[in-house]
Amino acid sequence: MADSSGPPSGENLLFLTDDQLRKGIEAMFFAYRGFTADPDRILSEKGYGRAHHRAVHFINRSPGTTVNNLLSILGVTKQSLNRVLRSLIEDGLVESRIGKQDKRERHLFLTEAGEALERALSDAQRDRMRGAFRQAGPDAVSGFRQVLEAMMDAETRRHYKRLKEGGT
Amino acid sequence: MADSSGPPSGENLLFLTDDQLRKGIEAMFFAYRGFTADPDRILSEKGYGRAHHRAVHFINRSPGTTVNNLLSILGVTKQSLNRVLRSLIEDGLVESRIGKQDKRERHLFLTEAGEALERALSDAQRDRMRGAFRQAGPDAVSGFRQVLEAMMDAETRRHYKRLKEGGT
DNA sequence: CTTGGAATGTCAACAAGGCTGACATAATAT
DNA sequence: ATATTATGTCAGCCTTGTTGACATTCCAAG
Repeated sequence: MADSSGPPSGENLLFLTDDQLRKGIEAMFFAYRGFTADPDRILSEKGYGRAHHRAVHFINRSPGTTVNNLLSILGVTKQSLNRVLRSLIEDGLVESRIGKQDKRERHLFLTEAGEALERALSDAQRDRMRGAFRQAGPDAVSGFRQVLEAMMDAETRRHYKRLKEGGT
Repeated sequence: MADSSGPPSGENLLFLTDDQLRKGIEAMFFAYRGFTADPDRILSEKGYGRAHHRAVHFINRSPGTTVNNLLSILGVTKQSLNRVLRSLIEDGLVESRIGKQDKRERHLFLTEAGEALERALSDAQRDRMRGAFRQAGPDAVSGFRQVLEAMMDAETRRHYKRLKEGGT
């Protein structure tokens, strides 16, 4: 159970004690609350929720993405996603275009209003992230990303890395 | 909007570009899913949810804590928490003892069954965290924690630090 | 001793956002 | 021709959050 079973075998493995792990767990819990707090405020003003934020974020990230693709990134059922997409389309934030090659597919795009909402949400979230990054410094940020990446499911990590290539 | 407005003023501030921030945002989203995946599986087998996990975690962390204290840590309404606590008490996982000094207060403790569930949940979650920590290494873990701490709300960070002191 | 307020519990109602299952439609693939 | 895929939709259920109202118990101040 604990890591107190064996000797540290040469390396310093104190960062793997149950206590260190518990701190990491609590840090994740508390930090995620901060991470979502600012967008949540904006969203609730407009009658949306976190699910709308996610949809808008990934449509903005990959304009023209299909519903199926979005489903596999978000990891929810099509019924859940559809409820969210329907309201976004009705409110004129998202446009759904029938595919040219495969007419079964719908390609999703943000309208100008959708882009405005996305910008408001990501500005708020980036401000928080920027403050944390600046405070912690570049080396800490690198470690932060390394740990988070290692915490993902293998399949999720594929999505993350595919998206990551877009930048840099 | 972007950090491309001014020169990096001597330091290397490339880690604060919008693109780096976006990657951090997506890493948080994807990693949090992995972070909760293992406990979620155990919980759903037993008919519980994430809210039960949180309650059990923090009662284990601070045995004898009051309902009010738990409320301020979890950041939910008493009605939400009460629903969760009631089911845990009914199922014999949590014991609620009337306070000795102040008999209005209820002090919460895990029963043996409650401790067993807590152990199952935290073992699963620690395994994931340990794997990520080991893969990333001690310096990365330090950075991970620095960034997460800086991302919390000020009030939340107080709770986090108070809890943190318990260990070390 | 009375009264105000704090801590807690509980009831009702509601909403978001997950889920499953079933079914419909259109278009592509075999 | 038939099977499969992509999508949408309806109905219903669950968890977990919310608000508002009200009861109880008890400490503490007047």
